Amino acid sequence: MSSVSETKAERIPAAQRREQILDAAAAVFGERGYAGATTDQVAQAAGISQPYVVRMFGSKEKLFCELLLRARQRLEERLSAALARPEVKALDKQGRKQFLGRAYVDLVGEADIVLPLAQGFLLGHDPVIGKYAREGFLVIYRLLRDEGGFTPEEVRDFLAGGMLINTLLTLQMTELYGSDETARELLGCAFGEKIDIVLHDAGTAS
Amino acid sequence: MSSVSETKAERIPAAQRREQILDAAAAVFGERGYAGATTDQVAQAAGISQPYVVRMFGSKEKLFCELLLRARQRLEERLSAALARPEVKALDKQGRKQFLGRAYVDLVGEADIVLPLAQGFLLGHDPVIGKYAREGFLVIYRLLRDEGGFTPEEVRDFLAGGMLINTLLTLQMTELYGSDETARELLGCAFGEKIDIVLHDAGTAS
DNA sequence: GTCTATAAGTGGATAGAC
DNA sequence: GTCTATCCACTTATAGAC
Repeated sequence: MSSVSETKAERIPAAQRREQILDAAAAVFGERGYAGATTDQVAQAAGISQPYVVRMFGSKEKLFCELLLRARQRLEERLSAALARPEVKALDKQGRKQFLGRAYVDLVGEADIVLPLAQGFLLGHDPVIGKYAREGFLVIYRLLRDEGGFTPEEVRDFLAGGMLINTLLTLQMTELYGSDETARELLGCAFGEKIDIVLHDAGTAS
Repeated sequence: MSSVSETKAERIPAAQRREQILDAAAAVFGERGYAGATTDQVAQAAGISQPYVVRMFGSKEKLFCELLLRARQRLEERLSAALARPEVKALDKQGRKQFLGRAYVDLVGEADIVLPLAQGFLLGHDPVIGKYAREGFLVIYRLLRDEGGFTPEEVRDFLAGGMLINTLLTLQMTELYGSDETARELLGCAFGEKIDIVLHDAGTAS
């Protein structure tokens, strides 16, 4: 394990550092949103200096776009891979839908893909990021419809469930799981048996 | 009608001014989010000076909380009133659900209630606003469950649909209705016959 | 590849006049 | 009830050293 107290970051290849920053950025932007997060917070989370973050990506906006792109790609891969699996292909529609739903919840637990996406969806007003986010959303819609063989209404319902999950996460409703009965009921029926995944903030290991 | 070019706002009662500011804030925060919006933008939208906005509400944060509270109350009233109507009570569950869905879309068209709420749901990390937003969400959940007589799963599905609508709005997906076939399909099946409501930004009349 | 120093700009909030 | 002036903190981005 790396020491926590080092004041200068070790010298590592740019490509690797890039990934580290993207991971850190996913966590920070995912929690605080684009406007609410600072490049300095990202830098601290990544263990480097703020100017280096900016230098690596050119600007805060470009960093966020990279993040959105990466998150979208991972989501695409995941859904695509799930739909391509033989056991899944063998299921009926209803079964495939449920399987996809669980795959989405899995994604939530593994890395900070979902949160940055959710934050991006709020930025429709931004000329650059908004365009990006809309396109990404539509890519996922088409993937589900075409590769999944679902009707528009079915895709809509699936997306709707995803948006509820996103909302509960960004709201940090999980904080109330232990103390509020209503929250527990809602979370339970939104996340199903996979509820445990979201119940503890998993510290991101490097 | 009031002249647009006046450089000083006319002297009006504080209570009335308050409402104006809240209306303006709903539009600005709804579009740009809490962190992304400035008190100066709110002030300009309301036709007054930036310090006056701050003075009236104490701080940006308090203004936003007021906004959230007001939005929540209006949503509550609306849903509650809809559920209390005799024609609605006479409907079966499925019918009530559909009616509520349309009532929600109506709300989108009438005033800026939905957008600020949606933006608030992204602020779970904020100690003050997050608490507020979570509570509001749960209030609506309970209202639907108890006054509507729905099961948790039914309420979940209703809320999910609402979150999809929120997302499409904050994404400004409606911008693509005219130019992108996929977007048209998605919007069509998310908003149903009420799609017209969201297709033109209605300028807020005073 | 990474940092320190810092410029330049923005935004929330306060003070006090009218 | 409303404004002008202004302070101060914060944030992004640049320059240049190591």
